[in-house]
Amino acid sequence: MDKMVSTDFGGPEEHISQEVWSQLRSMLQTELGEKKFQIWLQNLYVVSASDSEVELGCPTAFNRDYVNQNFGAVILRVLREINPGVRTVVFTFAPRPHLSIDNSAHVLPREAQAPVDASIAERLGPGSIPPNPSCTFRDFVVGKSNHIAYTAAMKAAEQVVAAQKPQFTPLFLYSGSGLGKTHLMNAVVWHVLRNSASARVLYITAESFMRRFITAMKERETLAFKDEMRNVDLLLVDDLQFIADKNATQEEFFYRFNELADQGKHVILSADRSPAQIDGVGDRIRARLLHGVTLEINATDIELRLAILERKIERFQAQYPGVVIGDDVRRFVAGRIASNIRELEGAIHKLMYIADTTQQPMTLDTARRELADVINHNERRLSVDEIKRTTANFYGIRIADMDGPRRTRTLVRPRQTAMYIAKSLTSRSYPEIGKRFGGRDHTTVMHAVRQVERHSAADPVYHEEVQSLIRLLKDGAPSQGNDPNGTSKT
DNA sequence: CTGTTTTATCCACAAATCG
DNA sequence: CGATTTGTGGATAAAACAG
Repeated sequence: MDKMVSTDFGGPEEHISQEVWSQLRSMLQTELGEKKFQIWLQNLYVVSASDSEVELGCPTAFNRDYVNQNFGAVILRVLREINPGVRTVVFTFAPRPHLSIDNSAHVLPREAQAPVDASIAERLGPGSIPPNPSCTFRDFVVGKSNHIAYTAAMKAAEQVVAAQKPQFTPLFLYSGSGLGKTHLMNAVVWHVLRNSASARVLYITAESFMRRFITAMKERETLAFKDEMRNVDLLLVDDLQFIADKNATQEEFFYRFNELADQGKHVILSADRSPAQIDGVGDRIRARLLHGVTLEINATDIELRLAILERKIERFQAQYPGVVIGDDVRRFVAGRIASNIRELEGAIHKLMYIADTTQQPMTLDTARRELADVINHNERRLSVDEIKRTTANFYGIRIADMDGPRRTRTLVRPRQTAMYIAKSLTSRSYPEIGKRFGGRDHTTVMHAVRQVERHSAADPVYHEEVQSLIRLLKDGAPSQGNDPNGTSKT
């Protein structure tokens, strides 16, 4: 277990650092995924390593900062798994000799961001998500799709700071994934923590709420758990849709929620759907949610995306001048990556990084090549309803017959096919699918799945039918959001 | 059309998995 | 631990089929 590092000689230390590094690399690779690893961590190397401190070299200044900010914590954690003695990990910018990056003007060390100073951390409730320092109101790019939500969040934050009661509780924000609700939640947390000396904040995901609740129950510590909830001035819960269908957790959550709301505390919730659309939520609870304000963050339009890119690039250039991302490239990125801001940022980061390492202006060709995988990977979230509709259409039957009781071949075949597709393309369970097909039994769905498997194994024609149906669904009649063309052209 | 076979469906219940 | 999901075997009645 312990590789003792005698610092008497350079020899053994050198050896050990290499060993540690290769171990670290493979662990990081699995932890972060191949892609991220290749982009950001591929070219790191060990500068020095002692028992308590590891120094990693990065090929560019930007690379150093990015890795420090985004992966620092993970890397430290992994290092500790290897050698628990490690206290700190340092990233340095040590250009390879042959790569002359000569903007020697100033490679500013840009204040290695303070890891949340103590007084602030104290007022974060236990189990809170540490707020991401780069998600503040100032960093939020406001456009017409999100300015209402932005204003509301801002207002709520200010009210908490001023210790005013909310006009409406809860504030419910919803939008598809990656459109900025988490950013807004973060911004509220920051704003409150920084501008108020006393306000206590609890910021958690619905998932972790549930997890904690369950373990508390298991260990009979529900009292402590409840106390944690009681003493906050502002409660933020992210991804509320996770506790749909989880009855016990739901009850507990809304009990806490009501308690806070009755005391005039602020509660901000987020989900990927509106309360009305989240199924598996009790009516009583839904009514309570709708009692507050419900705001949607709409899909981004291209101007907003351009503005976001603009800002990212500007900030980047302030620090690493010489990186050029042309207008054509910006429009390309903004046009192609429409669904998700996180992806948009990831893409531009990648391009900037490449531009920085090569010290060449980014060309449209390079951009297209480098982003190919991101662009093709247009995951579409399918609903059972959509599957039913499309399948019914495909076979020329009525959608009502999907739910109806009739069992004629011409109806049963499409119905079973739809069930099968629903099972394989969504994460719904058998009972859930059955419910959505006119309240059928879950074993009926299982039977349907087996039938389809059997049939498509025996009959290539049918097999092809199913496959093309799946393709049709995946590419999708765009009911919401994806215009892969983005800019012009028809 | 009638008698038979096939099978889509539901039910009761058990085992496995999840949060 | 309790809830939910995945399975099993069996019963029934609606379709499909054979004559």
